[in-house]
Order: sequence, then C-alpha cells, then structure tokens
Amino acid sequence: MSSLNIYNSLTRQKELFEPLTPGHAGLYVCGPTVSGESHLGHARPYITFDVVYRYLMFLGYKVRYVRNITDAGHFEEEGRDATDKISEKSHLEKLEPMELVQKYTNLYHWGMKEFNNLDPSIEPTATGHIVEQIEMIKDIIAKGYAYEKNGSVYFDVKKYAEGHEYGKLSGRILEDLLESTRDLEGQDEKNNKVDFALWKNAAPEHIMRWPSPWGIGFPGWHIECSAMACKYLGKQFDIHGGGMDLLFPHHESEIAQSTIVNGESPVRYWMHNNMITINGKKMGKSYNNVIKLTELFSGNHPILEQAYHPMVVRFYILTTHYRSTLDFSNEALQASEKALKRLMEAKSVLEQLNSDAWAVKGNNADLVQKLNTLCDECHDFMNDDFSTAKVLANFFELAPVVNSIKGGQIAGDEIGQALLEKMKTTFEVFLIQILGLKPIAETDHGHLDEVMQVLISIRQEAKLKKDFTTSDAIRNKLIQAGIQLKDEKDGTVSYTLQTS
RNA sequence: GGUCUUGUGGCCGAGUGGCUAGGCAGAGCUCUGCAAAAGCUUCCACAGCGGUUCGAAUCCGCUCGAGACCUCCA
Repeated sequence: MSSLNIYNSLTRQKELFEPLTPGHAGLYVCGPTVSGESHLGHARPYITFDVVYRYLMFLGYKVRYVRNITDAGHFEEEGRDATDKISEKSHLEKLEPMELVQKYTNLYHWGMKEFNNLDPSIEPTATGHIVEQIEMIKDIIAKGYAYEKNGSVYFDVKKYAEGHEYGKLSGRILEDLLESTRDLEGQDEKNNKVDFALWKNAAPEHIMRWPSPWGIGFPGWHIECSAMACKYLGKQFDIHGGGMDLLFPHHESEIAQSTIVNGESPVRYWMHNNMITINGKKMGKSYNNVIKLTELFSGNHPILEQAYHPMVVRFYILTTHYRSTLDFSNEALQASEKALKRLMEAKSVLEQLNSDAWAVKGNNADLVQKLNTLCDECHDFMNDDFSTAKVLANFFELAPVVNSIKGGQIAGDEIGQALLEKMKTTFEVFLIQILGLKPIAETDHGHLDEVMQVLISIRQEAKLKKDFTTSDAIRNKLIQAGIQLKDEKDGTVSYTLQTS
C-alpha cells in the first residue's frame, strides 16, 4: 500500500509525510475570528482539515489537533454605533467584547457540529494567551528583531531578511514589497512598510485592551498563532493548515517570529486550501454574496433557491480537491443533494444484504478484481494528498454493483461473502469515519415507522383489489408530505423522506 | 502594476503525454397496474493560436478570460 504524501506549500511539491515523533502527529489550523457570524467561506478549511485529522487518526497516529479562536483584536459589532464603545453609556448598555465573542463562538461551534466536524484536541483562545504572546514579543525585542514606537511593537522584517529567507513560503521578494507604490495610512510609525505589528497601542475607544511592558494595548494578529502553536505543539511541529488567503502575510510572519524565538522554522508541512466562489465570483461584501451558515442551512438568502443540508455542503466540498477553487451554485448543490442521497441509500442497501447463503469466495473473477481495486484505491487516493474527489468517484462505481446485487442482476455468489464484508467496511471507513459523512437525519423514526406500516398495508390491500385510485391516492398524498414510497421487486414497500 | 494560481462537455467537477473519471441534467431500453427507485445503453469536452513529440486536456510560448495575495482585514 502507498504512504501518505502531502503537498507542501513551502516546497511546492508533494512530500512523503514523516512525523517528527513516530506515531504522533501535530496539526495546527488557523481558526476563526469571532467578531462576526461564520459564513460559507469558513466551511471549507474546517471541513478540509477535519478530514486530514480523521485520516491521520485512521492511519494510526495519535494526533493533537489545535485550532485556535481569534477573540482579540479590532472588534466592533455589526450595526453598532461607534459611540457605543465610549463610556458615556451605562455599563450594561455598552458593548461588552466578551459577550460578542461568546455569541459568535457559540454560533461557530454550532456550525462545526452541523458539518459533523470533530472537536479539535485543544481550542485555545488568543485572549487566554496574552501572557505567552507578551513573553514572545519580549524575546524578539531582546534578540534585536523588533522595536517599540509609541506603545506599539513592530517586527523588523528588513533585519530578519538579512539572515533569513523572508518570503520563502509565499514566494514574495522583499525588494518588490519595499518598492510597492501603495501608500497607506498609519504607516508612519514603522521603519519600513513591510514591518508588521507584534503589539498595538490601544486607542481609548478600543474595547479590547491589556497591560503590557509597552503600555495598554492588544497583540498583533500574527503572534497569537505562533505563541499557541509553540505552547501546545512544540517549537517545531508537523502540519500547519489554513486558507490560501492566509499565506501572506499571516503565515509568512508566523515563520519569521517563530524562527527568531525558537531558532528554527516552526512547521514541516504547510497545507493551504483554496477559496470558494459563488456563481463564479469571489465571496465578498462588495458583491453582496456572503452567505452565513445560518442562511445556508435555512435557505434564507436571495442567492439561494432552497435550504441546503450541512451534509450536502460537506459532500460538495469533498467532491473537489482542497487546493482547487470551488464554485457554489444552486445547480451544483442540488446535484450534490441527489448524489449524496444515492450514495447513502446504496450504503444502507449494502448493510442489509445477507450473504449467509453465498459462496465464501466470489466466482466472477473479473468483477471480484474490479471491486477489490475500487476498495483498495480509496487508500491510495487519500494517501495522494487527500484526493477525496477520487474516493467519492469510486463509491459511485461501487453503488450500482450494490444495487444490482439487491435487484438480482448480480448474483451473490459472483461476489462472495469475504468481498461483501470488505465492501461494507470500505463504505463505513471511508464514507463515515474518514470523510465524516452521515445520512441526513430522519426525524421521529420510531412512531413514523409504525404509521407508515399501517398506510403501506392499506395500500397493499387496495392494490390486491386493483383499486389503484386508492393506492395511488395514498402514494401521491405521501409525496406531498415529503415521503416517497418505493415498490420493491420482492413485493415489499420501502419509503424515504425528502430532505428539504 | 507586482507575485502566484487557474480556464475541461448543458451544469459541477477528476485528470500523473498514449488507455471510459465521476456526479447532476438529457435520450433510449428493462423492471412496474402506473409511478418512484434501481439496472443497462447512449449523446455532449478539453478557452484561442502556435510550438515540442510518433503521440498533448496533460509540456513550452503568446493572446484572451477568471481568481487569490500584495493592508494594523481575518
């Protein structure tokens, strides 16, 4: 069997994954900034790296998965007046940053659960690690790679570049960055415009503030990840993940900071997922096409023709390789909805197949070989930089076989007991455990099932009497209620619930 | 403007130089009292123009289109 290869953004090629500590894997993923509601764009990295996490565990690694929450920085609540932040108002009327953070953190956690993402091993908050960040900044100053200006501290990129390769991750060239003609406000304090903030002096109206050796302020954006990754995963660790938009300056700066403090480059494998577009356009406020998760799941957005179940979204994201852009459209999502349903029904059919009377070994050599290949390839595809799209394609080749066994087009003896068990395992392991998919939940199954059996038997009696008016009426009215009856070949009747 | 990525059939998307990706939609057939589901078969491609090669969706160049980053935004 093949071994896991990961595309490393740093080297721009696929590399064999070799963990620093045998048997263990450290994974750090940049989490959300909880100053607003999670949207579709957030879904992709967390689903992508959830699959990475699940697959590493499947391979037998003991994984420590750290995903932070950025709850410090420039915080404002949408729609609030700026004066809210100033102390004219009574305490309870004022914007309380931690209340805001709590609200959006809860919503984010809800979204993650809906997507069936596993909880990370540690979910550290930036505000909970102010001390570590200050210590790190002090160290960088002591080593001469940062300077203080008016209560703010900046990282000296030019000096760093003298002895280190600044830009090695993002492909930036320092000279180009220095020559950039962009003139932005608030750059005066910096010695060079490429320098970035480690600590920012807080203006009086700034709602998040902590004391530091340089005065009241708040940490710069990049330092939190360096501090928390180092604390929980060590000076050097295996995998760091995040969206491609974070490559520069965020991850480039992380490397610089950590390299100065720890004397070595922090990350062995950098992984970056691509972005999501909507109808071919990037998701952004100017296009008015940002879809929040609550809107996505409820269908309550002008762009959306219907609600989309979190599992449909997860499935759709996994049908594309994580390094490709992914375009969202109603058409694509609706196709995914049907496709996922088909796959999950095939899985359910497979589980109900009884192979007791079958030959132990299959006697259709060609078919047996084809099915074995389809199952085995799932491992190879995952090992090839997490090619979830190919894994799913194989399941669509397995599904007709499963349905054909049920339908009688393929005899059980052709497959044999052993291979059937292997197929069951493959469905369970890859679809459920690794890709994290699950059947779309059916509500109140217990009582519904009893009621359905009554209706089905009444309809059967009508059919026996050739009273098709009655039997069709039952079926048609159930359709309107979102329940689809299916007359199976063996005379039994099954039903499925519509998803939306 | 700079750096990087990308352009596949009606829609979405795999694709490592030569061998059917796959899904959804369309067409036909089988099964069915009729449906649905399922099975089988099938139509429709590699942005454009050049080049390398016995052979290119895949490599190279140019043209056109799209995207990401270049910000104290995350």
